[in-house]
Amino acid sequence: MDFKTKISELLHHETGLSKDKIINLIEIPPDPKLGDYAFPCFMLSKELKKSPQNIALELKDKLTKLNIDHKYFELIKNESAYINFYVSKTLYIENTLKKILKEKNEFGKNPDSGQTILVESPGPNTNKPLHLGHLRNMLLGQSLYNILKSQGHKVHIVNVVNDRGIHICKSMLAYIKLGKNSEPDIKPDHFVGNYYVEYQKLEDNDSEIKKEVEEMLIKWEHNDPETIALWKKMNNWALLGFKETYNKLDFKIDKEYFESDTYKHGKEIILQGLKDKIFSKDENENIVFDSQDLGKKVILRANGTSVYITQDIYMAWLRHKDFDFDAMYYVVGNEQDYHFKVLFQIFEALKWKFADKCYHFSYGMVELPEGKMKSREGNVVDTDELIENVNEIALQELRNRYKEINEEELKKRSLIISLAAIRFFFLKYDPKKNFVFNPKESLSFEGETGPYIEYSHARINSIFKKAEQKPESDTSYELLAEQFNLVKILNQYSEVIKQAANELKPSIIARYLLELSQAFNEFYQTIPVLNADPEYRKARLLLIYCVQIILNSGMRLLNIEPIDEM
RNA sequence: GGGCGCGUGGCUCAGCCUGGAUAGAGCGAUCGGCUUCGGACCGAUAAGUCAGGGGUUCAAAUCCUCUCGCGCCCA
Repeated sequence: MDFKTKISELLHHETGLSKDKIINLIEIPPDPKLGDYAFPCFMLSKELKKSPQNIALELKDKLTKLNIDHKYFELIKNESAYINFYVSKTLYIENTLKKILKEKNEFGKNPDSGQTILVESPGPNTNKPLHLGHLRNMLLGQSLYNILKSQGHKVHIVNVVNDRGIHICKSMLAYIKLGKNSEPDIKPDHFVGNYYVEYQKLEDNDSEIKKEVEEMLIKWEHNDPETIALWKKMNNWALLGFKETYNKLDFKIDKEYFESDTYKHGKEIILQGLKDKIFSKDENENIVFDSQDLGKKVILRANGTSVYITQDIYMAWLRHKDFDFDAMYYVVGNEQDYHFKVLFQIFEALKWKFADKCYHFSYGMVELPEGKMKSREGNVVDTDELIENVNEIALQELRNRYKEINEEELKKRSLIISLAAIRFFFLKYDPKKNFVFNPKESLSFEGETGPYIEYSHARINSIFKKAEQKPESDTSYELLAEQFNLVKILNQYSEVIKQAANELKPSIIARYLLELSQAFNEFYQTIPVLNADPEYRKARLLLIYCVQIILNSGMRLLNIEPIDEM
């Protein structure tokens, strides 16, 4: 039985409060001197018409007179309005470490829930390569995937490829004018993206070109063979390039939906909705959805052409048909908050049974120190470039440090370290908040970074390489009393995962990994493991082994590959 | 014009949903730590009107409200 439950039993008996309520109220004191758990008595004050301080004192006296089993608590005190519980350290340490050693990577995770969950990410446009916004999207999507999976759900990543429309035609037109049928001599999505930037320059010199783009879009919509052939060619280049980036990031998509396949659908749904009076027509004959709190929104133009939301409606329906999901999270930037509010209200108006199972996982924009990224103006930080730059810095760092290690091994390590740095940097922030990506500061390998976590992991690994001794659960747990705080942090891991899953915040795991690493490094600095007396050595090896298990497990939830040697 | 979000040491952030015991980190600054397991590390010091006003409460960074500043969306 765990300690909180034990406390709830004791207090339930004395106060009559329900055990669940007590467990909810129990807090962890800000200072370990105040015990390991504390129960605040403020809320009993009104009912008992006594000061919370007196209630705490009286309750504490009652509890200590009970002559309770000292197996669980070595001390119960009271400090102002709190009852403070001091757990039996040895028992706590033994319980925690044995559980981690037994469950290993499964510690804190849940068995099969029977739920199917979709995560939509990253939704690229085929006219330009993936930038930092997409990178944040993918890293969040991927981590969400891992976290939801750890809770026992069956998770699929689905993608929507925006492969048609006026912006796609722009890079096509520039290619016709400037590309002269050339084949990509660089990464193909960058090749396509360059023509998108070139188009903008053309337009700046001659605004007449807009008409040409519009004509091209009409040709595309009428299946003009030449236009379609070019479109296919360039889209394939873009998709090929994306695939390469996905692979670098180990980003696995289960199913892709193409806008070019879905954009004509959805009309039937809208027209049926019009008949059912769910939708109406505005003064210009557009079909609109009229929401009380969000205003009118056009969902099908008078000329019968669809707008963005038209196909979103269809695609949700299609995905539900494909996966029969229990939840779907759209990983999409917060600039589309309004769009999704309307979309979900439409699902409800249509009385679709999955209407309340769709969520917008809204994340903040990535900004540069000089302001917002604008792909039209070409001032974007590109995902591939970023990975390459960070990798180069990491490699240089490794070369300086380890002159005797061969280049091939260094390259292997630098890739892991640089990806850890990037992933951790993007995931340590609250997803919903905007953040500024400052290339200089963001590439740091010291302090609250991925490499810091990796370093802690590698240190433990290094000890075991020299130890020639395996961790065993048969050890003297009382010898770890000084490391009680570190064990407490280990024990928190299962609650941390749960919280991260409930709040959909990978950042909670990132913060936790920092806390654990800090506690471990502090221990490492002052307490010898290999050179300690045999009994201590044995106990401490078990302790750091458990730290490694948790570091490993947490890193994997963020898709960071644990490294054995830095 | 309407809606949504954000504002916490010099900088970057955590804490806010679910109010509670001295507001926590990292970077930067200053000082210190390798005869012991990896210094991408550890310790210490300085630095905060929690944007501002009002309210609710025994108690507010946290809840409500207004104002200001920044960002995004809709028209």
